[in-house]
Amino acid sequence: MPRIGMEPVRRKALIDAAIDAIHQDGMAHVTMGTIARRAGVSAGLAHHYFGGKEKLLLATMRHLLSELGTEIEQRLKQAETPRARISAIIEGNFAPCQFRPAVVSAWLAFYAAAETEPEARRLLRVYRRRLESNLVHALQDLTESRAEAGELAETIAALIDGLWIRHSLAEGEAAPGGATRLVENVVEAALAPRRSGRAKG
Amino acid sequence: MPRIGMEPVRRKALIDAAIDAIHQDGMAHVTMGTIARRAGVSAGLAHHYFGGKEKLLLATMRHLLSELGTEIEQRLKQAETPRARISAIIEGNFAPCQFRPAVVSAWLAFYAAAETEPEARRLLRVYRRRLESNLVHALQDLTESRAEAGELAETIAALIDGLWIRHSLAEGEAAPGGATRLVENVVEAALAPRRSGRAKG
DNA sequence: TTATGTTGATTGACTGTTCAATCAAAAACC
DNA sequence: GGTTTTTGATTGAACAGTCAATCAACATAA
Repeated sequence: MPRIGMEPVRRKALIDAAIDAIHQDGMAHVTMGTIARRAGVSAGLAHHYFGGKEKLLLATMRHLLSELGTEIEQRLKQAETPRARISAIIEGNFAPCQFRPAVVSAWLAFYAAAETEPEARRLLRVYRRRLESNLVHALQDLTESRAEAGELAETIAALIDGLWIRHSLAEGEAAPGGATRLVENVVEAALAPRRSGRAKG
Repeated sequence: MPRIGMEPVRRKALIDAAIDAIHQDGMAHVTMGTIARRAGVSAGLAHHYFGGKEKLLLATMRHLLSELGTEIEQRLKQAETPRARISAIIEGNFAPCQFRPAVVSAWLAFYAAAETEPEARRLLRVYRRRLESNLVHALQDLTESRAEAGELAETIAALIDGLWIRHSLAEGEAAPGGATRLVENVVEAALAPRRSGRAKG
């Protein structure tokens, strides 16, 4: 069984398993054993590759952050106007692969964990700062003052976070499209006074 | 020392201790022992009054929900117009006693726990449904369609949740007033097309 | 042989929970 | 008023279970 070059394969399998395990058992009850079994390996191997439970969980978090970052960057590359950049960021945050129940659960768990785990807190802050920086930059050409851009950016960021949370509690399947539209509406309304008043899609 | 009539005193002390313990150690690491010690009693007593760890945590959650409900209802009673009712709900959600760091931590932890604990999930849904019902009802006189009222209510609710989360990660002390203003701005902008355009405070 | 991949057993610490015993106030009785 | 009984409050120790982490050992490929 032991073929060589297994390390990246196992790492990915363990991270994916961690996401699912957090979703199913909750961060408080998740164990190395269940994660490892779900990945089809022994608990010892998980320690071998990640060096401990906390490290594995942080690696999982980094994986999620990196995936989300990629999702946003891809859309940003294709956006040509500041307004399109805003939409790219919004849409990227609600990308279907990020909106999966297990992923949403994991995000929520990491937000909660960040309250007490310094490294998790740091990671989340870095991500948040970059998101806001992107938003403010794009908004600078669309608003009149830097303060206004900052406030709108904060509003958009909070709205995105809030819609994520609500999605996690939703009974039925709420489509990502619905969330996107709500945020776009807020952006349009906030920008309306300064524009010729184009109708929304 | 054993005076009688201690039960309500101990219950409250244990619930308060639970909130602080969750804030300091995180839901994943909190134990009956630390909660009890913080409340100045033995772990056995916590079991005696609450019947177990999960029950104590659920009681803590109910306490938080009830406190928030009171905060909102008080403000709703003094509101005379639909528009004022909206503001009452927003302000109630950001009431200072709810915006304390330990309370925000606990809320976040319960949101995460609700992902796997059915009773916590149920409680959160009840609370959320009532919040939205309040919002939709007040918005009915301010919007043109029931659908629009529903969407705006969802937006406001999500924004409130999101600002809470961001507050929990905030480095500096973000004032509740700032959060209130951001939500009010969104409400005003959404309602603007239908109004004579009164300036915001 | 050497390096990598992998497991299973083991351990030491910690946790939720139970329970018998203790102690003090209150109530009932004389 | 004093004595006895009852009841609520409270603890400390003990139990049973779980988990993260370690480690020695084994298998395979180069």
